[in-house]
Amino acid sequence: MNKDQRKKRLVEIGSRIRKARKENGLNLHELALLSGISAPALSLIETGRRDLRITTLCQIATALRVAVGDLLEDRTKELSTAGAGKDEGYDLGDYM
Amino acid sequence: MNKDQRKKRLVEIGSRIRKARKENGLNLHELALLSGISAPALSLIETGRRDLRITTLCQIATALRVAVGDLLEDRTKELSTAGAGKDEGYDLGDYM
DNA sequence: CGCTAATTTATCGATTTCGATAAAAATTGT
DNA sequence: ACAATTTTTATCGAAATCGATAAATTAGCG
Repeated sequence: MNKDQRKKRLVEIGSRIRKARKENGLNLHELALLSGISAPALSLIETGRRDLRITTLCQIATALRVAVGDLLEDRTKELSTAGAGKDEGYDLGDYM
Repeated sequence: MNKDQRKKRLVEIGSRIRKARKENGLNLHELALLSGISAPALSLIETGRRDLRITTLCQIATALRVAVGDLLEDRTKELSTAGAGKDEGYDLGDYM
């Protein structure tokens, strides 16, 4: 989980939020009222330039009437992907 | 999405993290090394007293090899619950 | 009970989120 | 082209996250 991957995640989450908002026919101002998150903050979030807190994400999800998980990751496929190689054990090597 | 509900969510998320950590036989120090989140911060998170950022949650999920969504909500049941009453329209009444 | 590991709590400082507000830029419709 | 709406950007201040560190508390075990 490096910096680039995190940024990418934020961008993805942001576009999912924007998509859901559009589908509900809301503008930023309206979503701001419904969620309690200001429009400028929402703008930063939707464009993936803010690392929002999870309760903020929950507020947005609630306002948009979607599950939080739906904003976090693509759920068109499977249920619980988990990571690859669940059975390989941890390597704390360099730290011990 | 009021304050109490948010707090409750943080507690739930925290216990899911702790559960996953225990299942992997890791202590806070080890998870700290793997995730890059300090042990004191992890302690606050697991006890639901810190409103962590989503990238932090992602780091933890990656380190624990679980999907982020698995830490956010109960996924033993269905795929994408969304909210109840997806068809009722929004009431911006008092704001307009 | 003692000993050790694990967790919690407390400070501190740097960085970041977030609301509020206003202004600028982009989008949309007429 | 013009006006209105929507989105973006910037600035400010308050509050919160987070790492680092150290101390205190708790757990577990012989």
